[in-house]
Amino acid sequence: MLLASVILDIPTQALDAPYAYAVDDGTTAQDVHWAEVGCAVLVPFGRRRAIGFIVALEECEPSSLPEGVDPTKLKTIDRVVSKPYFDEEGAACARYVAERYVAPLSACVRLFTPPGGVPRVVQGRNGGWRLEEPATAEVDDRWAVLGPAADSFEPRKNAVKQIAVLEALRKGDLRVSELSVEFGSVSSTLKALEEKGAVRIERRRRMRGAPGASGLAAPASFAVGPGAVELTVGQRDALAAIAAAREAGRGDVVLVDGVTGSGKTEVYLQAIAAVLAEGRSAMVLVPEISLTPQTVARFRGRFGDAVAVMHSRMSTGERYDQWDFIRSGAARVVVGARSALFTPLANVGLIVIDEEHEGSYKQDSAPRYHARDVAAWMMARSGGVLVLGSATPSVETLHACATREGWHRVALPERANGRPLPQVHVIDMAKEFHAGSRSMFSGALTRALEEELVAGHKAVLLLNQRGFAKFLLCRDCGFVPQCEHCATSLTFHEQGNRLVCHHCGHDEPAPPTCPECGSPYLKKFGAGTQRVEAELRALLDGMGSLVRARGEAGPVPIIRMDADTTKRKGAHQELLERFASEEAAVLLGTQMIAKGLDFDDVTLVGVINADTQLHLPDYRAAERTFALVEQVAGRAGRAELPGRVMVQTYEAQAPAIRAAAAYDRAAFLKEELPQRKAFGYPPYVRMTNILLWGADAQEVREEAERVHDQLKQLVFELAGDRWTLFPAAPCALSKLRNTYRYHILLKCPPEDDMAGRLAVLFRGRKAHPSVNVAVDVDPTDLL
DNA sequence: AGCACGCCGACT
DNA sequence: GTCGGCGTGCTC
Repeated sequence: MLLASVILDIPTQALDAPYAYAVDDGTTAQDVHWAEVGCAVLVPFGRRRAIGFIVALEECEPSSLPEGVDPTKLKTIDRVVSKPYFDEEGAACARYVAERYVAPLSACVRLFTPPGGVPRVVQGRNGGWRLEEPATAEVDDRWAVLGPAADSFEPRKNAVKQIAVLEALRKGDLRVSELSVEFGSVSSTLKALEEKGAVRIERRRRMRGAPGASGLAAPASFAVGPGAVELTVGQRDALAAIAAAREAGRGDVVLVDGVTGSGKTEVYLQAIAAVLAEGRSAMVLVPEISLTPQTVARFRGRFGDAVAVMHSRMSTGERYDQWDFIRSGAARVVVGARSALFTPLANVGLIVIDEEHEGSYKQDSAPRYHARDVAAWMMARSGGVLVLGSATPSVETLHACATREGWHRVALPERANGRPLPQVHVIDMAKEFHAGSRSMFSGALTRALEEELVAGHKAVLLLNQRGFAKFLLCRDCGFVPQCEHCATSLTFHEQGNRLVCHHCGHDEPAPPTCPECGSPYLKKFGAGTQRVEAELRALLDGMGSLVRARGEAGPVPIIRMDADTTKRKGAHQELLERFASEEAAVLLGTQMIAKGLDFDDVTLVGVINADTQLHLPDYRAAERTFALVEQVAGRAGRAELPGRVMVQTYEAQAPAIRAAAAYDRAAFLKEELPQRKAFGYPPYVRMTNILLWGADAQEVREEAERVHDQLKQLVFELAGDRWTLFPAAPCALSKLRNTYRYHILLKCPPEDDMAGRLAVLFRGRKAHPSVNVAVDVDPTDLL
């Protein structure tokens, strides 16, 4: 008999194990597919029905069922309700993610399900139930096509619409909707033509947001033509390393460690072309924010309609169509965010992770996986290649390249255009302050702005917002308005004079006087982009030489890019296009402008405040600062004009900043690594953070202490004093959206398997009714 | 998650 | 004497 291992689509710890079901031979008329691994199935469960996913199929004798399966209780799958969402490899991947990250198996299986969801069982009041299909599905267009009698049919002379429609269709098939736009209401016309056999109406699948509209067809061959692009030595080395890794077929990792502008994308494109030529397919992961139309265009330009795109800003319908397109086998390259890893792309021989150091590759809800690790596992399984690209690789990846077998690093030290990297000037803001300057723009930055703008060049100014948002502070009593739902101070917004919580969105009018002591001296601290924009405006308008140079053209435009101005769909793109079209202009923005913008005429990049918030429990603060400065520096002087970079900081002596200014990663690591080692941080230890949260502060604390005690016991038994367990403590963000948060940190040597051991405790443990527990393996932040 | 089984207080 | 509270246990 055929036995199916089914993971129920019920997200409960108690049910998070496979259940065995018999599979009937022969499918019923209602089944949409035969039973296969990856299919959603309707199964009897207790006295109700449930949806589950087949993760394994096995032929076995009824007399020798696998252990744990009681033959008297074995039931049969009712119906197969979907096509397969994943294959055996996908099922294995789900198991890997569940184990590696101590995550629920059902949540891991669900990573593979299509956008828009899966069928659900809806319980009726009278004990009945029905199956509900997801709302997102394929959509059809109605097309008008010339029929068999098109040539013989003679419309009457006065049937102008019929004549016009037939005329239009002779040039090619058209959607009924297109005809309606052109000729107004055409339904009766088409009906008449259809009756005469002159026109046929067909339904054809529509691809929402389809690339087909771009007019880019897939090239006949993916091979790179001779002399297409002159490669640098570094690019050739990188391609050679990738080719060697591909031939080795062991799932090797190649880190393409290339300065900004060194042509990493061209390396990816050629590496992909080689994999496609072998008949395999490729995935490209990109951080969500850099998944811009330009990025996609680059890949579509090379691989045409064989490219599928997946990211969160697409509508569910668009993503569903892309997913289905991938499943169909027609897509050969998938470009997308983290979650694209789990799309049904067959025979993947290469995964590229661009901007490998980006934090967004770690998922911040269950399963809390890191795309880099999952991709490495996938390539190790299939004998493909994982390519990691970055100008500022993460410390972990650099460490892995230095210590792990099969991890290779290739340096691309030069820009593809041979231009030198811009010089970086560090400006000590503390000195400026002591010299009497109260402006947020130093003298040096002001002079540089004036020179470049007068010359008709562009500038990019970055406001490092991490912990630098504007807030209110009472000068009399020191009161800072806090969010009533979160343990954070509220951010002051000039627009509408309001206080806003950036965690939960809570919004209230800013009080005119201190709500605590009534003092009128409520001061605004910090600088939001709005305030910087206002100061910058005043600064530029006060520059005599600039005003004279501009003459008729008027003031230099300032384009502000932050969460506020990019909220609208497509706003991001519009702002960048405006910046590009201006002669001289300043682009002012937050982190989002630090990467991916390539403008030839940007000659000055300024960082208003490079400092990171050091009191946050963030062992990566220095690494982030280093990366930020290096990334932003790469934005200047990309073409003919030389660029310069001005970094303003109150920590001018900080090693991360000094090293970044000198483009000296070795110096940074020489400082950073011993610190990590001494204080016990990755890559020298592995960490797991256990998070607990709930509505009642005391309950959360008590449960956290209980879990801590259990862990203490377990850790002692498993590892003696090899592992370090920290006491349960309130999170840095101790209250968020009205929930109270505690955490317990656990560290172990990098070679130990912590996840496997912890699973024993957390899977066996019965859930607390009102306190949630999450295990975060290899956390990227400890807030 | 849902739903039954099971053992103690206020009602037709 | 029953109806019903939600504590514990099970679902292939």
